[in-house]
Amino acid sequence: MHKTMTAQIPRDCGECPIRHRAVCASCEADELAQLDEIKYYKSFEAGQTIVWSGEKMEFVGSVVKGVSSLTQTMEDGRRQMVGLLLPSDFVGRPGRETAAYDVTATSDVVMCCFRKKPFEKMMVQTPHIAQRLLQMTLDELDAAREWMLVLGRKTAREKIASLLSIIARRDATLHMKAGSDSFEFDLPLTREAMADYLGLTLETVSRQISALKRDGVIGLQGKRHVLVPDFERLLAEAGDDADGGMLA
Amino acid sequence: MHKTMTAQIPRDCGECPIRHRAVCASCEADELAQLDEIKYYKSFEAGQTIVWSGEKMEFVGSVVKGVSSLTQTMEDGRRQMVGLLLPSDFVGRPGRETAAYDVTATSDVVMCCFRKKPFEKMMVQTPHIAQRLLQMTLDELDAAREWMLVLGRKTAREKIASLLSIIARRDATLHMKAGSDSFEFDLPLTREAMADYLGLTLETVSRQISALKRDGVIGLQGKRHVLVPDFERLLAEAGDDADGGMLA
DNA sequence: AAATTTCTTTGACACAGATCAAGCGCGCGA
DNA sequence: TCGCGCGCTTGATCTGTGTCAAAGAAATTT
Repeated sequence: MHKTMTAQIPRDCGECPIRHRAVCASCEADELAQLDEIKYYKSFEAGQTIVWSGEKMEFVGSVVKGVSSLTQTMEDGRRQMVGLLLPSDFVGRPGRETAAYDVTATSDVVMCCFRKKPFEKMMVQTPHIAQRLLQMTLDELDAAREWMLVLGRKTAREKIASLLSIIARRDATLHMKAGSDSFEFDLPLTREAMADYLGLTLETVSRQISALKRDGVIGLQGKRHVLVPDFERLLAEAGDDADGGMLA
Repeated sequence: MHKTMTAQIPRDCGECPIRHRAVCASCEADELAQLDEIKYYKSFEAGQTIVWSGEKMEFVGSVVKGVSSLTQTMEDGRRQMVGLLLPSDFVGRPGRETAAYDVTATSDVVMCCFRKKPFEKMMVQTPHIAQRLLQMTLDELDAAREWMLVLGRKTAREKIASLLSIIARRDATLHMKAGSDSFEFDLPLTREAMADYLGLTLETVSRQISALKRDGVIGLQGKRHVLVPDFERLLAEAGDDADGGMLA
Protein backbone atom coordinates (compact mmCIF):
# COMPACT_ATOMS: atom_id res chain seq x y z
CA MET A 1 0.00 0.00 0.00
CA HIS A 2 2.82 2.43 -0.71
CA LYS A 3 1.79 3.65 -4.08
CA THR A 4 1.39 7.39 -4.33
CA MET A 5 -2.12 8.33 -5.30
CA THR A 6 -1.56 10.92 -7.97
CA ALA A 7 -5.05 10.59 -9.38
CA GLN A 8 -6.02 13.27 -11.82
CA ILE A 9 -8.55 15.31 -9.93
CA PRO A 10 -10.74 17.63 -11.98
CA ARG A 11 -10.03 21.30 -11.41
CA ASP A 12 -13.73 22.14 -11.47
CA CYS A 13 -17.07 20.68 -12.56
CA GLY A 14 -16.52 21.93 -16.08
CA GLU A 15 -13.76 19.44 -16.72
CA CYS A 16 -15.28 16.64 -14.66
CA PRO A 17 -15.42 13.45 -16.75
CA ILE A 18 -18.73 12.30 -15.25
CA ARG A 19 -20.50 15.63 -15.25
CA HIS A 20 -23.11 14.72 -17.86
CA ARG A 21 -24.10 11.45 -16.17
CA ALA A 22 -24.00 12.35 -12.46
CA VAL A 23 -26.43 14.14 -10.14
CA CYS A 24 -25.33 17.42 -11.61
CA ALA A 25 -26.24 16.37 -15.17
CA SER A 26 -29.15 18.79 -15.36
CA CYS A 27 -27.42 21.74 -13.74
CA GLU A 28 -26.81 25.15 -15.30
CA ALA A 29 -23.56 27.08 -14.95
CA ASP A 30 -24.71 29.02 -11.89
CA GLU A 31 -25.80 25.84 -10.13
CA LEU A 32 -22.51 24.17 -10.94
CA ALA A 33 -20.81 27.15 -9.35
CA GLN A 34 -22.90 26.60 -6.23
CA LEU A 35 -21.96 22.93 -6.19
CA ASP A 36 -18.30 23.89 -6.60
CA GLU A 37 -18.63 25.80 -3.32
CA ILE A 38 -19.73 22.79 -1.29
CA LYS A 39 -17.66 20.03 -2.81
CA TYR A 40 -14.24 18.56 -2.31
CA TYR A 41 -12.42 15.62 -3.86
CA LYS A 42 -11.04 12.72 -1.92
CA SER A 43 -8.95 9.76 -3.06
CA PHE A 44 -8.86 6.25 -1.69
CA GLU A 45 -6.52 3.36 -2.37
CA ALA A 46 -7.80 -0.04 -3.42
CA GLY A 47 -8.95 -1.93 -0.35
CA GLN A 48 -9.53 1.11 1.83
CA THR A 49 -12.85 1.53 3.55
CA ILE A 50 -14.51 4.80 2.59
CA VAL A 51 -17.27 4.67 5.20
CA TRP A 52 -18.15 2.10 7.83
CA SER A 53 -21.74 0.99 8.25
CA GLY A 54 -23.28 2.81 11.18
CA GLU A 55 -20.72 5.58 11.02
CA LYS A 56 -21.85 9.17 10.77
CA MET A 57 -21.70 10.34 7.17
CA GLU A 58 -20.91 13.98 6.66
CA PHE A 59 -21.11 13.92 2.89
CA VAL A 60 -22.91 12.54 -0.09
CA GLY A 61 -21.22 12.34 -3.44
CA SER A 62 -20.34 10.66 -6.68
CA VAL A 63 -17.69 8.22 -7.74
CA VAL A 64 -15.51 10.06 -10.27
CA LYS A 65 -12.97 7.39 -10.98
CA GLY A 66 -12.53 3.76 -10.02
CA VAL A 67 -14.93 1.26 -8.51
CA SER A 68 -16.28 1.02 -5.01
CA SER A 69 -18.79 -1.29 -3.43
CA LEU A 70 -21.51 -1.39 -0.80
CA THR A 71 -21.41 -4.44 1.44
CA GLN A 72 -23.46 -5.85 4.24
CA THR A 73 -21.95 -8.23 6.78
CA MET A 74 -23.68 -10.64 9.14
CA GLU A 75 -22.41 -11.24 12.66
CA ASP A 76 -20.83 -14.54 11.71
CA GLY A 77 -18.93 -12.95 8.85
CA ARG A 78 -21.08 -13.85 5.86
CA ARG A 79 -20.87 -10.94 3.44
CA GLN A 80 -23.04 -9.76 0.60
CA MET A 81 -22.21 -6.96 -1.76
CA VAL A 82 -25.37 -4.97 -2.40
CA GLY A 83 -24.12 -2.34 -4.78
CA LEU A 84 -21.33 -1.80 -7.25
CA LEU A 85 -20.53 1.87 -7.69
CA LEU A 86 -18.96 2.85 -10.96
CA PRO A 87 -18.02 6.35 -12.11
CA SER A 88 -21.02 8.73 -11.95
CA ASP A 89 -22.88 6.61 -9.37
CA PHE A 90 -24.18 8.41 -6.33
CA VAL A 91 -23.26 7.52 -2.76
CA GLY A 92 -25.18 8.35 0.37
CA ARG A 93 -28.69 9.24 1.23
CA PRO A 94 -29.89 12.79 1.75
CA GLY A 95 -31.81 12.97 5.01
CA ARG A 96 -30.03 10.09 6.68
CA GLU A 97 -27.48 10.56 9.41
CA THR A 98 -25.51 7.31 9.38
CA ALA A 99 -24.31 4.99 6.64
CA ALA A 100 -26.37 1.83 6.20
CA TYR A 101 -23.60 -0.15 4.49
CA ASP A 102 -19.85 -0.42 4.38
CA VAL A 103 -18.50 1.51 1.42
CA THR A 104 -15.19 0.13 0.19
CA ALA A 105 -12.78 1.20 -2.52
CA THR A 106 -12.47 -1.85 -4.76
CA SER A 107 -9.91 -0.19 -6.98
CA ASP A 108 -8.21 3.16 -6.47
CA VAL A 109 -11.07 5.62 -6.25
CA VAL A 110 -11.65 9.35 -6.57
CA MET A 111 -14.82 10.60 -4.96
CA CYS A 112 -16.52 13.95 -5.44
CA CYS A 113 -17.99 14.73 -2.02
CA PHE A 114 -20.66 17.30 -1.31
CA ARG A 115 -21.03 18.50 2.27
CA LYS A 116 -24.31 17.00 3.29
CA LYS A 117 -26.12 19.88 4.96
CA PRO A 118 -25.61 22.41 2.14
CA PHE A 119 -26.36 19.76 -0.45
CA GLU A 120 -29.68 18.98 1.20
CA LYS A 121 -30.47 22.66 1.30
CA MET A 122 -29.66 22.98 -2.37
CA MET A 123 -31.89 20.02 -3.16
CA VAL A 124 -34.84 21.87 -1.69
CA GLN A 125 -34.06 25.05 -3.55
CA THR A 126 -33.34 23.50 -6.94
CA PRO A 127 -36.02 20.89 -7.59
CA HIS A 128 -34.43 19.40 -10.66
CA ILE A 129 -31.55 18.11 -8.55
CA ALA A 130 -34.07 16.12 -6.52
CA GLN A 131 -35.65 15.01 -9.78
CA ARG A 132 -32.33 13.92 -11.21
CA LEU A 133 -31.58 12.05 -8.01
CA LEU A 134 -34.97 10.37 -8.23
CA GLN A 135 -34.15 9.20 -11.74
CA MET A 136 -30.82 7.81 -10.60
CA THR A 137 -32.36 6.12 -7.58
CA LEU A 138 -35.03 4.50 -9.72
CA ASP A 139 -32.28 3.22 -12.01
CA GLU A 140 -30.44 1.78 -9.03
CA LEU A 141 -33.63 0.17 -7.81
CA ASP A 142 -34.07 -1.48 -11.19
CA ALA A 143 -30.49 -2.69 -11.06
CA ALA A 144 -31.05 -4.06 -7.56
CA ARG A 145 -34.14 -5.92 -8.72
CA GLU A 146 -32.31 -7.31 -11.71
CA TRP A 147 -29.70 -8.50 -9.26
CA MET A 148 -32.30 -10.19 -7.06
CA LEU A 149 -33.09 -12.45 -10.01
CA VAL A 150 -29.41 -13.26 -10.34
CA LEU A 151 -29.03 -14.06 -6.64
CA GLY A 152 -32.26 -15.96 -6.26
CA ARG A 153 -32.56 -18.02 -9.41
CA LYS A 154 -29.40 -18.23 -11.47
CA THR A 155 -26.78 -20.97 -11.44
CA ALA A 156 -23.16 -20.24 -10.60
CA ARG A 157 -22.21 -20.17 -14.28
CA GLU A 158 -25.07 -17.83 -15.12
CA LYS A 159 -24.13 -15.60 -12.20
CA ILE A 160 -20.58 -15.20 -13.47
CA ALA A 161 -21.77 -14.52 -17.00
CA SER A 162 -24.25 -11.97 -15.63
CA LEU A 163 -21.58 -10.13 -13.69
CA LEU A 164 -19.21 -10.06 -16.64
CA SER A 165 -21.89 -8.76 -18.96
CA ILE A 166 -22.89 -6.07 -16.48
CA ILE A 167 -19.34 -4.84 -16.11
CA ALA A 168 -18.78 -5.03 -19.85
CA ARG A 169 -21.97 -3.08 -20.47
CA ARG A 170 -21.20 -0.41 -17.91
CA ASP A 171 -17.98 0.64 -19.57
CA ALA A 172 -18.97 -0.42 -23.04
CA THR A 173 -18.53 3.11 -24.32
CA LEU A 174 -14.91 3.07 -23.25
CA HIS A 175 -13.77 -0.34 -24.35
CA MET A 176 -15.92 -1.55 -27.18
CA LYS A 177 -14.09 -2.20 -30.37
CA ALA A 178 -16.12 -0.43 -32.98
CA GLY A 179 -17.91 -2.56 -35.52
CA SER A 180 -17.60 -5.87 -33.77
CA ASP A 181 -19.26 -8.00 -31.14
CA SER A 182 -15.95 -8.28 -29.36
CA PHE A 183 -15.23 -6.63 -26.03
CA GLU A 184 -12.41 -6.54 -23.62
CA PHE A 185 -12.10 -5.01 -20.20
CA ASP A 186 -10.32 -5.23 -16.88
CA LEU A 187 -12.11 -6.84 -13.96
CA PRO A 188 -12.11 -4.28 -11.18
CA LEU A 189 -12.84 -7.03 -8.63
CA THR A 190 -10.90 -9.81 -6.94
CA ARG A 191 -12.37 -13.31 -7.07
CA GLU A 192 -13.44 -12.84 -3.47
CA ALA A 193 -15.27 -9.58 -4.23
CA MET A 194 -16.98 -11.29 -7.14
CA ALA A 195 -18.05 -14.07 -4.80
CA ASP A 196 -19.41 -11.52 -2.35
CA TYR A 197 -21.41 -9.93 -5.10
CA LEU A 198 -22.73 -13.18 -6.49
CA GLY A 199 -23.55 -15.01 -3.29
CA LEU A 200 -20.95 -17.69 -4.04
CA THR A 201 -17.62 -18.81 -2.62
CA LEU A 202 -14.42 -17.66 -4.26
CA GLU A 203 -13.61 -21.27 -5.20
CA THR A 204 -16.82 -21.57 -7.17
CA VAL A 205 -16.12 -18.25 -8.88
CA SER A 206 -12.69 -19.45 -9.89
CA ARG A 207 -14.00 -22.78 -11.18
CA GLN A 208 -16.75 -21.18 -13.23
CA ILE A 209 -14.42 -18.62 -14.75
CA SER A 210 -12.13 -21.47 -15.75
CA ALA A 211 -15.10 -23.30 -17.23
CA LEU A 212 -16.23 -20.29 -19.26
CA LYS A 213 -12.66 -19.93 -20.52
CA ARG A 214 -12.39 -23.62 -21.36
CA ASP A 215 -15.67 -23.37 -23.30
CA GLY A 216 -14.48 -20.36 -25.27
CA VAL A 217 -17.08 -17.96 -23.90
CA ILE A 218 -14.36 -15.69 -22.59
CA GLY A 219 -10.62 -15.37 -22.85
CA LEU A 220 -8.19 -14.23 -20.18
CA GLN A 221 -4.97 -12.24 -20.32
CA GLY A 222 -3.54 -12.57 -16.85
CA LYS A 223 -6.12 -12.96 -14.13
CA ARG A 224 -7.98 -9.74 -14.57
CA HIS A 225 -8.17 -8.85 -18.24
CA VAL A 226 -11.17 -10.41 -19.93
CA LEU A 227 -11.82 -10.88 -23.65
CA VAL A 228 -15.35 -11.44 -24.85
CA PRO A 229 -15.26 -12.70 -28.42
CA ASP A 230 -19.04 -12.90 -28.74
CA PHE A 231 -21.16 -10.74 -26.51
CA GLU A 232 -24.41 -12.41 -27.54
CA ARG A 233 -22.97 -15.71 -26.43
CA LEU A 234 -22.09 -14.25 -23.05
CA LEU A 235 -25.60 -12.90 -22.63
CA ALA A 236 -27.03 -16.27 -23.54
CA GLU A 237 -24.83 -17.87 -20.88
CA ALA A 238 -26.15 -15.29 -18.41
CA GLY A 239 -29.66 -16.58 -19.05
CA ASP A 240 -30.80 -13.22 -20.38
CA ASP A 241 -32.68 -13.26 -23.62
CA ALA A 242 -30.40 -12.30 -26.44
CA ASP A 243 -30.60 -8.53 -26.39
CA GLY A 244 -32.15 -7.98 -22.98
CA GLY A 245 -29.08 -6.65 -21.28
CA MET A 246 -27.67 -4.54 -24.03
CA LEU A 247 -30.57 -2.84 -25.62
CA ALA A 248 -33.43 -2.76 -23.12
CA MET B 1 -63.07 -16.62 -9.11
CA HIS B 2 -66.68 -15.65 -8.71
CA LYS B 3 -66.53 -13.72 -5.49
CA THR B 4 -67.99 -10.26 -5.72
CA MET B 5 -65.36 -7.63 -5.02
CA THR B 6 -67.18 -5.27 -2.69
CA ALA B 7 -64.00 -3.68 -1.41
CA GLN B 8 -64.49 -0.51 0.54
CA ILE B 9 -63.17 2.17 -1.72
CA PRO B 10 -62.41 5.57 -0.16
CA ARG B 11 -64.75 8.31 -1.28
CA ASP B 12 -61.90 10.81 -1.49
CA CYS B 13 -58.33 11.29 -0.32
CA GLY B 14 -59.55 12.68 2.99
CA GLU B 15 -60.79 9.31 4.12
CA CYS B 16 -58.07 7.26 2.47
CA PRO B 17 -56.51 4.90 5.02
CA ILE B 18 -53.01 5.21 3.60
CA ARG B 19 -53.03 8.95 3.01
CA HIS B 20 -50.39 9.80 5.61
CA ARG B 21 -47.92 7.15 4.41
CA ALA B 22 -48.30 7.29 0.62
CA VAL B 23 -46.90 9.65 -2.06
CA CYS B 24 -49.48 12.21 -1.06
CA ALA B 25 -48.33 12.28 2.57
CA SER B 26 -46.91 15.78 2.27
CA CYS B 27 -49.76 17.26 0.25
CA GLU B 28 -51.95 20.19 1.28
CA ALA B 29 -55.71 20.26 0.77
CA ASP B 30 -55.48 22.01 -2.61
CA GLU B 31 -52.97 19.51 -3.88
CA LEU B 32 -55.11 16.62 -2.68
CA ALA B 33 -57.96 18.15 -4.64
CA GLN B 34 -55.73 18.19 -7.72
CA LEU B 35 -54.83 14.55 -7.17
CA ASP B 36 -58.51 13.72 -6.76
CA GLU B 37 -58.99 15.01 -10.30
CA ILE B 38 -56.54 12.63 -11.88
CA LYS B 39 -57.11 9.49 -9.85
CA TYR B 40 -59.40 6.51 -9.98
CA TYR B 41 -59.68 3.34 -7.91
CA LYS B 42 -59.43 -0.12 -9.31
CA SER B 43 -59.94 -3.50 -7.66
CA PHE B 44 -58.28 -6.79 -8.47
CA GLU B 45 -59.01 -10.30 -7.24
CA ALA B 46 -56.32 -12.50 -5.75
CA GLY B 47 -54.30 -14.06 -8.53
CA GLN B 48 -55.13 -11.49 -11.18
CA THR B 49 -52.34 -9.81 -13.08
CA ILE B 50 -52.46 -6.05 -12.68
CA VAL B 51 -49.88 -5.27 -15.35
CA TRP B 52 -47.79 -7.48 -17.57
CA SER B 53 -44.09 -6.83 -17.97
CA GLY B 54 -43.47 -4.96 -21.21
CA GLU B 55 -47.06 -3.75 -21.39
CA LYS B 56 -47.75 -0.06 -21.73
CA MET B 57 -48.59 1.44 -18.35
CA GLU B 58 -51.02 4.29 -18.39
CA PHE B 59 -50.98 4.91 -14.66
CA VAL B 60 -48.83 5.04 -11.58
CA GLY B 61 -50.38 4.58 -8.17
CA SER B 62 -50.49 3.21 -4.68
CA VAL B 63 -51.71 0.01 -3.14
CA VAL B 64 -54.58 0.96 -0.86
CA LYS B 65 -55.58 -2.45 0.38
CA GLY B 66 -54.23 -5.96 -0.02
CA VAL B 67 -50.87 -7.22 -1.21
CA SER B 68 -49.41 -7.33 -4.67
CA SER B 69 -46.05 -8.38 -5.98
CA LEU B 70 -43.50 -7.58 -8.66
CA THR B 71 -42.12 -10.62 -10.43
CA GLN B 72 -39.49 -11.32 -13.03
CA THR B 73 -39.59 -14.47 -15.13
CA MET B 74 -36.85 -16.10 -17.16
CA GLU B 75 -37.55 -17.76 -20.49
CA ASP B 76 -37.41 -21.24 -19.00
CA GLY B 77 -39.94 -20.31 -16.35
CA ARG B 78 -37.75 -19.60 -13.34
CA ARG B 79 -39.38 -16.82 -11.39
CA GLN B 80 -38.14 -14.34 -8.84
CA MET B 81 -40.30 -11.95 -6.91
CA VAL B 82 -38.48 -8.63 -6.70
CA GLY B 83 -40.92 -6.58 -4.70
CA LEU B 84 -43.72 -7.06 -2.24
CA LEU B 85 -46.18 -4.17 -2.33
CA LEU B 86 -48.18 -3.57 0.82
CA PRO B 87 -50.69 -0.79 1.43
CA SER B 88 -49.17 2.67 0.80
CA ASP B 89 -46.45 1.31 -1.49
CA PHE B 90 -46.01 3.01 -4.83
CA VAL B 91 -46.27 1.26 -8.18
CA GLY B 92 -44.87 2.41 -11.46
CA ARG B 93 -42.15 4.68 -12.59
CA PRO B 94 -42.73 8.23 -13.71
CA GLY B 95 -40.98 8.80 -17.01
CA ARG B 96 -41.14 5.20 -18.15
CA GLU B 97 -43.50 3.99 -20.83
CA THR B 98 -43.73 0.26 -20.22
CA ALA B 99 -43.78 -1.90 -17.11
CA ALA B 100 -40.49 -3.59 -16.26
CA TYR B 101 -42.05 -6.37 -14.17
CA ASP B 102 -45.24 -8.35 -13.87
CA VAL B 103 -47.44 -6.84 -11.19
CA THR B 104 -49.75 -9.42 -9.63
CA ALA B 105 -52.49 -9.22 -7.01
CA THR B 106 -51.39 -11.67 -4.34
CA SER B 107 -54.54 -11.10 -2.30
CA ASP B 108 -57.59 -9.06 -3.26
CA VAL B 109 -56.22 -5.60 -3.96
CA VAL B 110 -57.50 -2.04 -4.25
CA MET B 111 -55.24 0.31 -6.15
CA CYS B 112 -55.35 4.06 -6.27
CA CYS B 113 -54.29 4.91 -9.82
CA PHE B 114 -53.11 8.30 -11.04
CA ARG B 115 -53.23 8.92 -14.76
CA LYS B 116 -49.58 9.03 -15.65
CA LYS B 117 -49.28 12.12 -17.84
CA PRO B 118 -51.06 14.51 -15.44
CA PHE B 119 -49.24 12.98 -12.49
CA GLU B 120 -45.88 13.61 -14.14
CA LYS B 121 -46.91 17.15 -14.86
CA MET B 122 -47.91 17.63 -11.25
CA MET B 123 -44.58 16.23 -10.10
CA VAL B 124 -42.79 18.99 -11.95
CA GLN B 125 -45.07 21.69 -10.58
CA THR B 126 -45.10 20.54 -6.95
CA PRO B 127 -41.53 19.64 -6.00
CA HIS B 128 -42.35 18.07 -2.68
CA ILE B 129 -44.20 15.26 -4.44
CA ALA B 130 -40.97 14.41 -6.23
CA GLN B 131 -39.16 14.71 -2.92
CA ARG B 132 -41.62 12.42 -1.20
CA LEU B 133 -41.28 9.93 -4.03
CA LEU B 134 -37.50 10.12 -3.69
CA GLN B 135 -37.82 9.26 0.00
CA MET B 136 -40.04 6.30 -0.77
CA THR B 137 -37.78 5.09 -3.56
CA LEU B 138 -34.74 5.27 -1.30
CA ASP B 139 -36.64 3.21 1.28
CA GLU B 140 -37.47 0.64 -1.37
CA LEU B 141 -33.85 0.57 -2.46
CA ASP B 142 -32.82 -0.14 1.13
CA ALA B 143 -35.40 -2.90 1.32
CA ALA B 144 -34.14 -4.37 -1.95
CA ARG B 145 -30.57 -4.36 -0.63
CA GLU B 146 -31.63 -5.97 2.60
CA TRP B 147 -33.26 -8.59 0.46
CA MET B 148 -30.10 -9.18 -1.55
CA LEU B 149 -28.44 -10.32 1.66
CA VAL B 150 -31.32 -12.72 2.27
CA LEU B 151 -31.12 -14.14 -1.25
CA GLY B 152 -27.36 -14.33 -1.47
CA ARG B 153 -26.24 -15.50 1.94
CA LYS B 154 -29.00 -16.86 4.12
CA THR B 155 -30.01 -20.49 4.60
CA ALA B 156 -33.52 -21.68 3.79
CA ARG B 157 -34.52 -21.54 7.46
CA GLU B 158 -33.16 -18.02 7.83
CA LYS B 159 -34.92 -16.97 4.65
CA ILE B 160 -38.30 -18.12 5.98
CA ALA B 161 -37.71 -16.42 9.32
CA SER B 162 -36.67 -13.24 7.48
CA LEU B 163 -39.82 -13.20 5.40
CA LEU B 164 -42.05 -13.81 8.40
CA SER B 165 -40.41 -11.06 10.40
CA ILE B 166 -40.69 -8.63 7.49
CA ILE B 167 -44.38 -9.30 7.07
CA ALA B 168 -44.94 -9.14 10.81
CA ARG B 169 -43.07 -5.85 11.00
CA ARG B 170 -44.94 -4.29 8.11
CA ASP B 171 -48.34 -4.66 9.70
CA ALA B 172 -47.10 -4.57 13.26
CA THR B 173 -49.25 -1.54 14.01
CA LEU B 174 -52.35 -3.49 13.10
CA HIS B 175 -51.76 -6.84 14.74
CA MET B 176 -49.41 -6.43 17.65
CA LYS B 177 -50.85 -7.38 20.99
CA ALA B 178 -50.03 -4.47 23.23
CA GLY B 179 -47.54 -5.09 25.99
CA SER B 180 -46.15 -8.38 24.75
CA ASP B 181 -43.56 -9.82 22.40
CA SER B 182 -46.27 -11.89 20.80
CA PHE B 183 -47.54 -11.29 17.27
CA GLU B 184 -49.98 -12.94 15.01
CA PHE B 185 -50.84 -12.26 11.40
CA ASP B 186 -52.15 -13.80 8.21
CA LEU B 187 -49.71 -14.78 5.52
CA PRO B 188 -50.79 -13.00 2.36
CA LEU B 189 -48.75 -15.40 0.25
CA THR B 190 -49.07 -19.00 -0.93
CA ARG B 191 -46.12 -21.31 -0.33
CA GLU B 192 -45.26 -20.93 -3.99
CA ALA B 193 -45.25 -17.14 -3.78
CA MET B 194 -43.04 -17.36 -0.72
CA ALA B 195 -40.70 -19.63 -2.66
CA ASP B 196 -40.61 -17.12 -5.52
CA TYR B 197 -39.72 -14.38 -3.11
CA LEU B 198 -37.08 -16.38 -1.27
CA GLY B 199 -35.36 -18.05 -4.20
CA LEU B 200 -36.41 -21.49 -2.98
CA THR B 201 -38.75 -24.25 -4.11
CA LEU B 202 -42.16 -24.53 -2.53
CA GLU B 203 -41.21 -27.91 -1.05
CA THR B 204 -38.31 -26.37 0.84
CA VAL B 205 -40.56 -23.56 2.05
CA SER B 206 -43.05 -26.09 3.36
CA ARG B 207 -40.37 -28.15 5.07
CA GLN B 208 -38.79 -25.16 6.77
CA ILE B 209 -42.12 -23.82 7.99
CA SER B 210 -42.82 -27.24 9.47
CA ALA B 211 -39.40 -27.20 11.11
CA LEU B 212 -39.92 -23.75 12.63
CA LYS B 213 -43.26 -24.93 13.95
CA ARG B 214 -41.77 -28.14 15.34
CA ASP B 215 -39.10 -26.08 17.09
CA GLY B 216 -41.67 -23.74 18.63
CA VAL B 217 -40.45 -20.62 16.83
CA ILE B 218 -43.88 -20.13 15.28
CA GLY B 219 -47.36 -21.59 15.62
CA LEU B 220 -49.90 -22.13 12.88
CA GLN B 221 -53.70 -21.92 12.83
CA GLY B 222 -54.66 -23.39 9.52
CA LYS B 223 -52.06 -22.92 6.80
CA ARG B 224 -51.97 -19.17 6.66
CA HIS B 225 -52.40 -17.75 10.16
CA VAL B 226 -49.08 -17.43 11.97
CA LEU B 227 -48.45 -16.99 15.70
CA VAL B 228 -45.12 -15.63 16.85
CA PRO B 229 -44.74 -16.23 20.58
CA ASP B 230 -41.33 -14.55 20.78
CA PHE B 231 -40.41 -12.01 18.18
CA GLU B 232 -36.80 -11.75 19.32
CA ARG B 233 -36.45 -15.46 18.78
CA LEU B 234 -37.78 -15.13 15.25
CA LEU B 235 -35.33 -12.34 14.50
CA ALA B 236 -32.49 -14.46 15.86
CA GLU B 237 -33.58 -17.29 13.54
CA ALA B 238 -33.55 -14.80 10.67
CA GLY B 239 -29.88 -14.17 11.34
CA ASP B 240 -30.49 -10.52 12.10
CA ASP B 241 -28.92 -9.20 15.25
CA ALA B 242 -31.49 -9.05 17.97
CA ASP B 243 -33.08 -5.67 17.34
CA GLY B 244 -31.82 -5.00 13.84
CA GLY B 245 -35.06 -5.51 12.04
CA MET B 246 -37.45 -3.93 14.48
CA LEU B 247 -35.73 -0.87 15.76
CA ALA B 248 -33.09 0.15 13.24
C1' DA C 1 -72.63 -35.27 -0.45
C1' DA C 2 -69.45 -36.58 -4.04
C1' DA C 3 -66.12 -35.09 -7.26
C1' DT C 4 -62.66 -32.09 -8.76
C1' DT C 5 -59.19 -28.87 -8.21
C1' DT C 6 -55.80 -26.36 -5.73
C1' DC C 7 -52.67 -25.91 -2.05
C1' DT C 8 -49.73 -28.21 1.08
C1' DT C 9 -47.00 -31.78 3.33
C1' DT C 10 -43.76 -35.49 3.40
C1' DG C 11 -40.43 -38.93 1.58
C1' DA C 12 -36.46 -40.73 -1.27
C1' DC C 13 -32.82 -39.57 -3.95
C1' DA C 14 -29.67 -36.57 -6.86
C1' DC C 15 -26.74 -32.89 -7.59
C1' DA C 16 -24.81 -28.03 -7.48
C1' DG C 17 -22.13 -25.67 -4.80
C1' DA C 18 -19.80 -25.40 -0.09
C1' DT C 19 -16.01 -26.88 2.57
C1' DC C 20 -11.51 -28.50 3.47
C1' DA C 21 -7.02 -28.89 1.72
C1' DA C 22 -3.05 -28.55 -1.21
C1' DG C 23 -0.33 -26.29 -4.44
C1' DC C 24 0.65 -22.75 -8.24
C1' DG C 25 2.50 -18.28 -9.92
C1' DC C 26 3.32 -13.62 -9.93
C1' DG C 27 4.91 -9.34 -7.68
C1' DC C 28 7.51 -7.36 -4.14
C1' DG C 29 10.84 -6.57 -0.57
C1' DA C 30 15.25 -8.11 1.08
C1' DT D 1 18.35 -13.90 -6.90
C1' DC D 2 15.81 -15.69 -3.39
C1' DG D 3 11.96 -16.27 -0.58
C1' DC D 4 7.70 -14.71 1.06
C1' DG D 5 2.84 -13.51 0.65
C1' DC D 6 -1.28 -12.97 -1.56
C1' DG D 7 -4.49 -13.94 -5.02
C1' DC D 8 -5.87 -17.69 -7.57
C1' DT D 9 -6.62 -22.55 -9.17
C1' DT D 10 -7.65 -27.29 -8.66
C1' DG D 11 -8.94 -31.62 -6.25
C1' DA D 12 -11.69 -34.55 -2.94
C1' DT D 13 -15.46 -34.84 -0.22
C1' DC D 14 -19.67 -33.33 2.17
C1' DT D 15 -24.23 -31.28 2.56
C1' DG D 16 -28.30 -28.30 1.83
C1' DT D 17 -31.54 -27.76 -1.29
C1' DG D 18 -33.64 -29.21 -5.66
C1' DT D 19 -36.15 -32.80 -8.11
C1' DC D 20 -39.40 -36.33 -8.58
C1' DA D 21 -43.22 -38.65 -6.62
C1' DA D 22 -47.15 -39.62 -3.79
C1' DA D 23 -50.66 -38.52 -0.86
C1' DG D 24 -53.31 -35.55 2.61
C1' DA D 25 -56.30 -31.35 3.45
C1' DA D 26 -59.14 -27.66 2.19
C1' DA D 27 -61.89 -25.19 -0.90
C1' DT D 28 -64.97 -25.07 -4.92
C1' DT D 29 -67.98 -27.07 -8.30
C1' DT D 30 -71.38 -30.42 -9.67
